[in-house]
Amino acid sequence: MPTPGFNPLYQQVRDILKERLIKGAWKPGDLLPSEMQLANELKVSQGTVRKALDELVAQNLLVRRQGRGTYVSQHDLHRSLFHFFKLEPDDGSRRLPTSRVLDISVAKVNAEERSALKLSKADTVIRIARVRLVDDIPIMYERISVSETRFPTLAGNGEHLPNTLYSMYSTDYGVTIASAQEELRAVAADQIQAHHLHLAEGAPVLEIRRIAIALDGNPVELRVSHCDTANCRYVADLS
Amino acid sequence: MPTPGFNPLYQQVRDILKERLIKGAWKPGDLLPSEMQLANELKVSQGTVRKALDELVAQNLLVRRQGRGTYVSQHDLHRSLFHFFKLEPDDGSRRLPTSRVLDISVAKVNAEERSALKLSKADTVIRIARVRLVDDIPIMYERISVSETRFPTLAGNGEHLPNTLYSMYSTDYGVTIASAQEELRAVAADQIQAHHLHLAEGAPVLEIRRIAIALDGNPVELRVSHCDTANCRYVADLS
DNA sequence: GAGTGGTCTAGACCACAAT
DNA sequence: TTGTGGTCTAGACCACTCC
Repeated sequence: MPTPGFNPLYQQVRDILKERLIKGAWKPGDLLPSEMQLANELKVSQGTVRKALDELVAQNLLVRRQGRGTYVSQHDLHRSLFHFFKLEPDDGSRRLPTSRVLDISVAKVNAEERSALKLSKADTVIRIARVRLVDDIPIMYERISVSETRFPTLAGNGEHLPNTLYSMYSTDYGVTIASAQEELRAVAADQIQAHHLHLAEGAPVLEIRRIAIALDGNPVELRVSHCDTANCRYVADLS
Repeated sequence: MPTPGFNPLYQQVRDILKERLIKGAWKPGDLLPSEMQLANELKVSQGTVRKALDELVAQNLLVRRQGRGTYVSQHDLHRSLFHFFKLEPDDGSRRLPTSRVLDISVAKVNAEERSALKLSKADTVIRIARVRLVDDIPIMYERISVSETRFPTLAGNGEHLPNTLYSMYSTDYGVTIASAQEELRAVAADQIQAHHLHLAEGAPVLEIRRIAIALDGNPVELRVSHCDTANCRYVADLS
């Protein structure tokens, strides 16, 4: 007995719940109402709510814990490490590198930032440059750009930025990074990259150009990394 | 009213069906029995079969067509192009490159092949070297190794190999490639790579080291590619 | 019209966590 | 003991394909 609507009920339920997540009705770590409560509220059966939740769990937006309830995902360290950080030392250890911030500045968008972050000509961005190190050895030089409008006070943090920026986006600005697209190339290190990576100018480095997408589907961060892959590699699983 | 077993019923059903796929009881393109038929045969409800099929569909092993039935996936060109070929021209066009075979040989395994393909010291491998081109411009130099035992007559095909090897593995040898793991690095082109890619020796090239995994979980192909990323890029979606 | 997958429901029971 | 998610079932109806 579907009420109104054209799409399958469980998809409508999925979209309603996702909307609430985007609006911040529930925050990371929060406990959702039980399946029966949601079913009663939305006038559908528990099985339909379950199927909607299934999809959100598959998208890593929710986590189920048997006997306890369904929670909003916390994307903290584990996710930063295993989901968004694909560079892995050759010895196979999966450590998150430390980072040293080199510079934070505010500027008008350039063409690349404009198109990547879908900004307008007049917008300003915050740019962060940092080096990331494993065992005190520099392995990547990163340049990060975000909209100043979306992250207003970020530049004011001085150089006291957390190692995992995505956690901060979530806790301080309510912006959850849900996915990302990366483009990789092999390029010759320029003078700056070479300097920070302790390499010769022109040495081959792995360039990673990442656009991070928020829950609502909007791009919120452009990150261009140059990596020394002498002792580490980028891993991708195709399945 | 579960019959025997400890795992959830639908997982047992999923494993049984997967076993049959691995054994080749159904070949790519075949129509599976209907959900009701499978349910009756396995003494479970239709909903349980459905949940098992759901997982196999999610793994891209099966395809459902409403009103027609459930089919074994055909991994042909579409999959080769969109699933296993992550190199994309800068203009965004998604064309599968052509290939020119340079050499096929048979040899004792080397250390890398042994560990990647889980072979023993005495095994032999077939090695293929080829160049792949887009618009007649060479973009990657590939070296491919497979066990001669698993692909006995492959070397005899002379240089008449299809562009998409995975289709051939499936149709000629019953080996379905289900997933792959890739490791990427930026390296300096050696003399051979530079020659085939029309680059200067030492130019930065993207090295992709891929191990392809068959349906049964065994590694069956090692492929090391060196790519000129001047006009194309490796794309990865993190989600 | 017959057969297939797709959706939705309702109810039973199990496994687990908290109290 | 209570409440949660996890599994399993049975039956109804819909949407699509084919004959």
